[in-house]
Amino acid sequence: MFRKISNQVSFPEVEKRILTFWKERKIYDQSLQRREGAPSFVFFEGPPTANGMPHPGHCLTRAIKDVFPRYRTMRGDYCQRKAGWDTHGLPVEMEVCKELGIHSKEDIENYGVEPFIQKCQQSVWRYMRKWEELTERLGFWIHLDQAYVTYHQSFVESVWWSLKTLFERGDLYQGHKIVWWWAQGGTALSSGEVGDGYREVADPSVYVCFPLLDRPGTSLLVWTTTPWTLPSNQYAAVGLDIVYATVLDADSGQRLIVAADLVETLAKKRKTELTVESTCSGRDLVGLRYRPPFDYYYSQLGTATGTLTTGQQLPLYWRVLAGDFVTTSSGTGLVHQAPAFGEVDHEVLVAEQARFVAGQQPQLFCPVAADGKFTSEVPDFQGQWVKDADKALIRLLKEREVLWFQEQYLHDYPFCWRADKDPLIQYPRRSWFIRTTKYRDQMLANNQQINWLPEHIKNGRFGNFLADNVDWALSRERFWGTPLPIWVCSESGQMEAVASYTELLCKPGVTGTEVWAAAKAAHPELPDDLKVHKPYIDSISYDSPFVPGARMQRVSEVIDCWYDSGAMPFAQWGYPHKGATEFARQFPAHFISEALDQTRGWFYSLTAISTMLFGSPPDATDAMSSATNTPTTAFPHPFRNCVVLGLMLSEWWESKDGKQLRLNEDDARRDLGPGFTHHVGKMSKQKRNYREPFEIFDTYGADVLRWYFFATQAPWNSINYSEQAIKNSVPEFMLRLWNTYSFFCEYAVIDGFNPANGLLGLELSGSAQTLDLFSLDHRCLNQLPGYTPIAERGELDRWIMSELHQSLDVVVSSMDRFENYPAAQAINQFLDSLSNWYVRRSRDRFWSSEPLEGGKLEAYWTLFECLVTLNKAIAPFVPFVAEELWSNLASVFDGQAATSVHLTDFPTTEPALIDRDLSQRMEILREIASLGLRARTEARLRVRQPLAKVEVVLNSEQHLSWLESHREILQGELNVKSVHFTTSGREYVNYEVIPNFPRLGPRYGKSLPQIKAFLNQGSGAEFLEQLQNQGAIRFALGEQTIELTADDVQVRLNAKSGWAAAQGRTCVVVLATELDAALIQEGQANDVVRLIQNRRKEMGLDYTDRIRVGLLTSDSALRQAMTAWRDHIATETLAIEVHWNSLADVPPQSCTVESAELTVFVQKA
RNA sequence: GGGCGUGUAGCUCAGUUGGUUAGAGCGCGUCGCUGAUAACGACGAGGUCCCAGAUUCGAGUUCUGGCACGCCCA
Repeated sequence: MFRKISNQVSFPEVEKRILTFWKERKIYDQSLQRREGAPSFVFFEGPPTANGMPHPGHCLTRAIKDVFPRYRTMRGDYCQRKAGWDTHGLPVEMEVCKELGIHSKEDIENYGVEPFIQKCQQSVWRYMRKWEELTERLGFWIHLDQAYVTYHQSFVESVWWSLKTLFERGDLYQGHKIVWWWAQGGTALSSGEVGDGYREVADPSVYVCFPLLDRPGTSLLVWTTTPWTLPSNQYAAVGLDIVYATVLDADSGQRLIVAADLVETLAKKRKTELTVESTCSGRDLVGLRYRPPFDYYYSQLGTATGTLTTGQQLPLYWRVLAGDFVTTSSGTGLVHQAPAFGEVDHEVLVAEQARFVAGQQPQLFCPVAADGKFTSEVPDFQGQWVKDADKALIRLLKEREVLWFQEQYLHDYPFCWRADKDPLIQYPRRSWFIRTTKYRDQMLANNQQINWLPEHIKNGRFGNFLADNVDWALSRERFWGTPLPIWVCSESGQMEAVASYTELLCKPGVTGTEVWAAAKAAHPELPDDLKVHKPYIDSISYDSPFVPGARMQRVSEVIDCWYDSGAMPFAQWGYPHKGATEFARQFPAHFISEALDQTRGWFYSLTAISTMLFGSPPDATDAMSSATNTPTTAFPHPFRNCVVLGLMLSEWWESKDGKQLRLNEDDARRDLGPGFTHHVGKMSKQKRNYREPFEIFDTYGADVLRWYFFATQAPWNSINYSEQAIKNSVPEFMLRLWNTYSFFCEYAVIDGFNPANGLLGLELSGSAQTLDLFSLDHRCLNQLPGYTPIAERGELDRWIMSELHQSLDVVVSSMDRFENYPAAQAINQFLDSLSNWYVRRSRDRFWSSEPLEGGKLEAYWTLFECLVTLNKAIAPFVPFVAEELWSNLASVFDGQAATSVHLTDFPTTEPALIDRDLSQRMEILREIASLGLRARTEARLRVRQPLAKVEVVLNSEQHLSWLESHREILQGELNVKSVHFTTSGREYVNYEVIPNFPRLGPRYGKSLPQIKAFLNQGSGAEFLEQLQNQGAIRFALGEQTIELTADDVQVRLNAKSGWAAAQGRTCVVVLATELDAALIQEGQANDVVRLIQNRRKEMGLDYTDRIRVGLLTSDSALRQAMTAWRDHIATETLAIEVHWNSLADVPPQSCTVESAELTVFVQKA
C-alpha cells in the first residue's frame, strides 16, 4: 500500500532524509556498479580552488555538471566522476601572506620559503569542508574521496613529463616578458591587482626631436610621458596610412615631421607657427634612420647592422617602423619605442628580431635593474630611481637641444595596491614560454570538431582567441606552484628537463635530498608531496653531462597554475608514470562545463596542452626526437562537448537613499518605504546583495534551486540568482508535482489501489517471475495482471499517455544534445497537462463511490504510470524529490523495483502510444472550454449556475464529429445541459476568409496582397458557400484566374454583438443565458453543497467522514430548491441525514445563497 | 580601441526553417472555483519587438549601418 502523503511539504527536510538514504545505501556507488562494462561517458571536473568560499555561481556549475552525468547514467552509460582541486598559485600565496601580515616576495624570503609553502599547502584546504558540504547538499554526485590534487607528487610528475616532452621538442624556451613591476617590492603584479591600483596623476610629458640622419635639419617629433625610458629608445613607430607633414617651426627654425592632423594642436601648445612644407604617408617614412636623444647605446651601436633572413643588410637600431597601434588621438603621431618598458614596444622588437638571421638580431636595451634604478649603462644616473631621474633627464634633453616642448600631463597610472606611493613600471623579466603559436592551426582544427554550447563560442570568443594566439608565458617567479623541471649547467648554461622525481634521483652525483629528509624527520606529519616543491626540489643538484666537473641546478621558477588545470586529463591519473589504463579509458571527455570566464582559462589550457601533446605535431620529425612516445588522438580532444555557462547576476531592492537593501520584493515593500528601487547586477560580497547558497537550501531546498537553474533559461544566458525569482519558481513545478503526487496517494489509499496486488497474488511464479520490474517501464507495467492495455482505455487516458510520450521524446532528444532547458520545459508542460487537465477531468472518477473497476481502475493505472514515468524523467534534474516519490510509488512492488530511482533506466518514448490527432483535438477542446469560461465571466454567470445550452461555432468541419462525441467533457467543464456544434453559425458570427500564406506565397508571390484584398472585401459567408458547393473559390485577377481550395484559405470567425460569446482562433462559443426555474434551483443546490463542503473543511473532517446536516431558511424558493436536490446534496457531502431545522449543540453558520439567507449546521455523524 | 554577446509587456525571460492576432511567469486590477485548496482557473490593463536602411508578396526572425548595455582583451 502507498504511504499517505501530506500536501504540506518541506523540501529541505525531504532532502536531508534522502541524503542519509543515499549515504547508507551507497546509491551513487550502486548506480556506477550497475553500469560497469557499459560504454563510458567521460566527464572531467574542472578543479575549483578550495581556499575561497563557494558562492552561488558554483552552484550553477555544479548543478549542470551533475545533471548530464546522472542522465547519461540512467540512459545506460558508465560515468565515472572524479573530483579535483586546484591548489597552486598566487591566490593561495596571497591568502597566506594576509594571514602572516606580510606582503612582498622579500618578506616571504625573510619569513622562510620552507615554512611558507608548508602554510600554503595547509591553506589550500581551508574551505574544503564547505565545498564538500555544498557539493553533497546540492546533490552533486562525484567521488570526492578520489579527487585529484594538483600539488600531489603524481600530478606534479605528470606535468613534468609533459613539460619535458615540450622542452625536448624545442617548444619550451626562454624569452622576455614585459610585466607590471613593483620595483620596491621586487615583484610582478597580476592584471587584477594592477587594475585596482590606477589613479590619476600628473606626469611630465615631453616632445622630443629625433634628428634624421639623411635629412639634416629635419627631425621626427615624438612624445612620451615617461622620459626615463628615452635612454632605452630603440625605434620610432609610425602608422602606415597616417598622413605626415614636414613643417617649418618659426620659433626654433628647424623642420619637424608630425602627423598632419596634429599640426595645429602642436603649434598652439608651443605658441609657434608651423608651416606645412610637404606631406607624405607613414609608408614613406618607414626605414628612415635617426639619432636618438642619448648616446649611451648609440655611441657603441649607432652603425651596427645585421643580416635579414632575406640576405639584406639592415641597421639594427634607430629606424622608423610601422606600428598598427599608432594613432593621432594624442601626441605627435610618432611613437617612441623602448621595448624594455612597454609591452607593445616589446612585441615590436620581437617582430624585428624575427626578420634577422639568428645571432645577428637586435638585442633588448635594459639599463634599469630590478630595483628600478639605472645601471652603469646609464652612468649619469646610475643608482637613481627611474622616476626620480625624470627631471634631470629633461634638463639634459634641453642641453642637447632636442627638447621641443614640455608640460604636465594628467592621466591614469597604476600604483602598487599595497604601497600606494609606489608607481608601477613596465619591466622585462626573463621568462619561460611555450611555443603555442606553432600549434595554432592544430588548435583551430581541433576547435572546429568541438561541440560548443552555445555555438557562437566556437568561431566567436574561443576561435578568435586561438587565432590571435601568442606564446604561453609559463613561468612565475613565485614559490607555491609546480616547479619548472629544468636543470641548468653551472658552467655552460646548457639545460635538460626531468620527468619525475625518480628520474632525478637516478642522475649521476645527486646531492641535496637530505634537505627534505631532514624536514620530514623534524616534522613527520609533512605530506611527502612537498618534496617535489620549493625549496626542497631546489636543493637537488647533480653532475653536468655537458661539462665535466660542473653541476646541474634547477632554475628557480614555478609554472602558471592554469597549466596544472589544463594537464588534468592525464595528470589526474599520474600518466604516463602510472594510470595508463585509466587514461586510455577516460580520454577524451564527452562533457565538460564551466562559466564563460574559463574561455581563456581552463578551456584554453585544456585545448592547448592536449593539442600539443596528443595531436599530431606539425613537424613529425620533432616528435620522433621526443624522448617519450606519446600516442596521438583524432580531434576533438580533450573534450567533445562543452556547455559554457553565463554570468550569475543578483537582484535586490534598495531604499530611496540607497542605505537599506532587501533581497525580495515583499521585504522591500514592508521595510523600505515608498520609492524603493529594483536592481539587477553583479553579485558583490561587500554589498551582500545575494543570499548564501546554504540559506537557499535551508529555506527552499536544493531541488528548487536546481530546477530554477535548469528550467528558467538557457544556461549560457546570464542567470538572475534572486531569492524572489527562486521563490516564485516553486509553485509552478515543485509544488504542482507534489500536489499531483499527494492527490494520487490520497485516493489510492482510500480506494486501496495497488498496482502490485494482482502480481503479488500470483506468488511470483511462472511468467510473473520473469517480469523485469526494476525500472517499472511501460513494457513491464503492460504485463501486470489488472493492467488494461492503453489502446483499450478511455480517451482521456490515451490522451495523457500520448502527451507523456511526446514529452519524453523532447526530453530525450534535448538531453542527448546537452540542452537541459527545452527538456525541462517539456517536463513542465507535461506536468501542467497532467495536473490541470487530466487530474481535473478525472476527478469524478476518483471520487466516485463505485468499486475499484472500470473507468476508475483505469484512471488509477494511468495516473500511476504517468507519475512513475515522470518520476524517472525528473530524476537527473531534481534528484531528491524524485527519490522521495520513488520511495513511495515503487515501494508497493515489494523490493522487486529498484531501491532508488537513480538506478533505473531513463524512460523512452513508445511511439505506438503517441496519437497526434488526439493531442490536437484535445487542444481544441481545451480552447473551447476556456472560451466558454471567458464568455461566462463576461456575462457574469457563475460556473455553479447551470446553463441550458452552449453553441460552438467552428471554422472547419475537420474535428466536428470527434468534438460531438466529447460533449460531456464540455458539459462538465462549463456546467451546461447541452452542447451543440456547428460550422454554420451565421446567426452568431461573421466569417472572414484570408489567404493561407505559407501555401499561397510560393504560388502567387506578388499577387498575394491583391488576393488578400479581394477576399477581404467580399462576403466571407459567400466564399464559404462557394467552397462547399463548388469545391473552390474562383475569380479573375488581371489576366490570371485564381482558384483557391479549402486548404488555400483560412477562416476566421468574429462573434456578432448581442450574444454572450467568446472568440478564439478556430471557434466561437456562444452561451444561452436564459434561466428557467429548474436551472436556478440546481444552481442554488450547488451553492448549498459548496457551503457544506466549506464547513466540513473548516471542521477538519476526514475525506471519508459522514455528517449530519441541518439547513434553515425563510426563503421559500431556496427551500424548494433544497428539497428538490436533497439527495444530491446528501451524496455530494457524505451526509447521512439532511434536516430542515437546526441541530442541537451545533454552532450555526449564517450564509447567503444569491440573496437568500441560509443557516447551516454540520455535525460529524 | 578590438572581439564576443544581449536589447521583445512594469520586472525576469521564451519565440523553430521568414507566413500576417508576438507568448509565459511574476507584479497590478477584476472576477470565478473550492475535498489537490498556503493550491487553481478566467479576464483586463500594459508592446514603435532599440533605431535606420535593405532583401521579400510578407521581417521580432535575414542582411548592412548605427545606438545602448554587459563580458573578455588591450
